[in-house]
Amino acid sequence: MAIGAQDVPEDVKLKPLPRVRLELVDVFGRMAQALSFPRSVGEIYGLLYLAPEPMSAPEISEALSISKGSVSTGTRQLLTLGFIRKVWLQEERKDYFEAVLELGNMVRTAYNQIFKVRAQNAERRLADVTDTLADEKAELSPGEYALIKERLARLTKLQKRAKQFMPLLERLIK
Amino acid sequence: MAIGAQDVPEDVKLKPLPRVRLELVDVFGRMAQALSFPRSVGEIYGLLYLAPEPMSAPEISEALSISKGSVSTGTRQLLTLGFIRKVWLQEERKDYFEAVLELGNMVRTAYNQIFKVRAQNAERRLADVTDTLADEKAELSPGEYALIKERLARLTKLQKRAKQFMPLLERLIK
DNA sequence: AAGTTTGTTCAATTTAAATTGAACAAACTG
DNA sequence: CAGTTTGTTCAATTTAAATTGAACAAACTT
Repeated sequence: MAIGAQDVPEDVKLKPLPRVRLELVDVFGRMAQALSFPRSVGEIYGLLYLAPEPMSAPEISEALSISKGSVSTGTRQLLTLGFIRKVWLQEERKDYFEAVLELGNMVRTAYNQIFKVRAQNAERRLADVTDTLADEKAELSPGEYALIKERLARLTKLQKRAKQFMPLLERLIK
Repeated sequence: MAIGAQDVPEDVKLKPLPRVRLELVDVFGRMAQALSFPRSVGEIYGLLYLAPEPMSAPEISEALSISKGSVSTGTRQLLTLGFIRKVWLQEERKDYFEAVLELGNMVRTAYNQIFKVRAQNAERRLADVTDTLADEKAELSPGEYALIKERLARLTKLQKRAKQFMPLLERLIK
């Protein structure tokens, strides 16, 4: 068993992080929050971004003082987004992680996984609302029907413009 | 005092909303959440977007079953973002609100207020981290110093590219 | 004047999301 | 084999954010 806190194996190095690294952890943590990701996910990425070597899950847990569980779910999210990758270190049983430095890839993947999906959802939902209007036509006064129809048409138009726009954006961020 | 629930004045009409309107309220509520705004803010906008006439705060409160306080803070946010405007109805003491339908404006304002500010913050913070690295140079091994410097330079470069990009984006969404 | 109604603010509460920590399976070690 | 260590999952807890509701001021009515 361990000397210090809980049950950290001895081979997890305790060398404290230089201040630069702590600061970048914080920067990415806040940035993640601003983009409505869990703070810990950003912190993990920030930690790995300035790591001289790939880090294992227990090391990450130690360095950021977050639980095994959070590291597990956090690294999973980052892996599926393409922000980090697994590295197979010779002879090692543990998983090691390193940051993907080509941020262009990251942005593209994140764009596809998040923005694009949301745009599609919005499109579908708007179509549903338009259907509902059709169903409900009889129950609405002609004036109200006309007004709602016009405004939904506006939204649909906007949504179509946004859609046309997307391929352009996609090319730009490539 | 009122008959029904709490203390809703009698002149707040109770005519229930058509289903289309309820659905759009929901659509905008969810959209707001996805953009990490309070759901209620989206709902208010969704309500006003299909309103045949401007609505007062008490009416909004009634229609969406949210408190006066939430309506007050929600409308304030929407006003400052330019998503809704106040309408002065003749002889009326109450404030009335209507949705700004020109969504182009909305997007532009939101972009300026949110995205741009965040980009500036990120820029400043990254500069701070770079300063810290300079301060800490003596305490780091030459190898680690070089590595961190190179990676921060990468981030700075990316950030500059993003910045160059912004005016283009700005013109596109106008 | 006293009584309404509107709208803001803020402390208290509720709600939703992130985080922990315990239970477990898998892969190894002595 | 029994004992570690790693990593996942999920129920319980913590934390952060949104929402409520009460207190208040301002503008009106009777």
